[in-house]
Amino acid sequence: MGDGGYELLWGAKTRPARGRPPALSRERIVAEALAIADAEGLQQVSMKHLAERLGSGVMSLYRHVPGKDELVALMYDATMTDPPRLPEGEGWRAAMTAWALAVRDLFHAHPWALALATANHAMGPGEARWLDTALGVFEAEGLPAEICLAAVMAVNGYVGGAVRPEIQGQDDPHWFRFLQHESAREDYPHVYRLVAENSFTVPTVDVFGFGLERVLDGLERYIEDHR
Amino acid sequence: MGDGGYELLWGAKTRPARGRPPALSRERIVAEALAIADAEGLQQVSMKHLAERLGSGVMSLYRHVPGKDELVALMYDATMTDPPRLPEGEGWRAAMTAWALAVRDLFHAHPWALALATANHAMGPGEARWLDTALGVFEAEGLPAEICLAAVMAVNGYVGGAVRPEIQGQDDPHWFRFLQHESAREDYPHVYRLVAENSFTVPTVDVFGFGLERVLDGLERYIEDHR
DNA sequence: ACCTGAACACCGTTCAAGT
DNA sequence: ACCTGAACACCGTTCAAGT
Repeated sequence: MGDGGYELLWGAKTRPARGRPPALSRERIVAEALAIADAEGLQQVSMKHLAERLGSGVMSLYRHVPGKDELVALMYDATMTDPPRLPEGEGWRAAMTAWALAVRDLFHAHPWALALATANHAMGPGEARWLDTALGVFEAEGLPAEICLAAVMAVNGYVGGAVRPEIQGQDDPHWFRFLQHESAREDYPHVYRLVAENSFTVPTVDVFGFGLERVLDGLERYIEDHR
Repeated sequence: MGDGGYELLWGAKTRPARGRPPALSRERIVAEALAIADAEGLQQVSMKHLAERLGSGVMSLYRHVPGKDELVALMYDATMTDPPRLPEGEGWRAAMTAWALAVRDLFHAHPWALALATANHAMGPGEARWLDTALGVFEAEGLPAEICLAAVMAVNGYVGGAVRPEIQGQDDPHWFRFLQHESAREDYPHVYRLVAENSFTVPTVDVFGFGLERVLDGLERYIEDHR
């Protein structure tokens, strides 16, 4: 996909409903692929497996989608079809908190999408709407556009990075297993202390929330200073 | 890899140098794979291609590495063999700024590693040392261990997320191409304004730095309040 | 015992044969 | 013209044949 799937993401969606609707459609293919990824992981989304689920031949898929890469791009954008609902009239901070949590929910619902978020891709209509929503929050504060973008990037960047350990922590007991090594105590003294205090295995702090509050605090200070 | 490559990452590294050193070694395999990934992308790292580069048979690789997944885990950790050098005696903020920029440099040098950072994996010795370095910065401020972890996660999370558009922006002119659409102005008014002001195509703000300063501001406020 | 080629079970996709 | 099976060029890995 030379254009990063751009044409496909933004092209005409549906043809006029004339005659019998075809058994296969791009919407149905993407929806089924998304269901497979959610349930079995992205790696299980093969053209063959997908075709079986849809009760069609493998090659029939290529009638509606140019290739695997473009399908994945469509899947990714499809996770963001519903724009987040933000509280209105409660200020930018409440709105951005809701936005950040919505992004987090998104990655929890579709863990496979997190790796894609870091991959090269054209922006689809879904992602564009999510971005636009967040930009609007800061623009309402009267900030210049480029500062709005930087602010959104700060929040979005934080969320994307902070969600990772949450997702993988669930089924990965090996994360800190290296501390059982003899040399661990001297090689990684600070990590060792962290675990020794048992504060990692039984976290008493909402790590995600703590970081988010710091990011928002930092933005708040900037906004107040530049009002 | 049932243990996420843990045993391999932390197992004995080298056997005693007796007799002629074998032509192939895990270190050499990982180093060559890393070179391929840096130059041609992670997708070009196939066992066959890698074997050709090393002048060996494909199956010979499996003498030193259990499989592809474990190889990738070793490659990822190999990007972090050199722990970052942080300024000492200039306070936590200077140190964490250096740490954050070092992480950013890492992903710029190995763009393929960014997607892996979001994937499930066991922590290797390299990543552990980087984490330990950052934890030490906050521990020196006398913060409880769990707060230190949350603070590092905030910075690391931000960097990981904010680096993404930097990396992909270079060779992706399609990112905002959707704005050429007729309906874009009303569908995405805030994004439209952003581009209309030309502030995106010719950014006058260091987006990465701006966000980082906000995150550090937020942490600074917390640290001062809890001193 | 050590090493490694041939064979296997996949993968996405091309292409031409079918209707 | 539309659809799709067989064939192709890959992929990682098993297994047994080689030394």
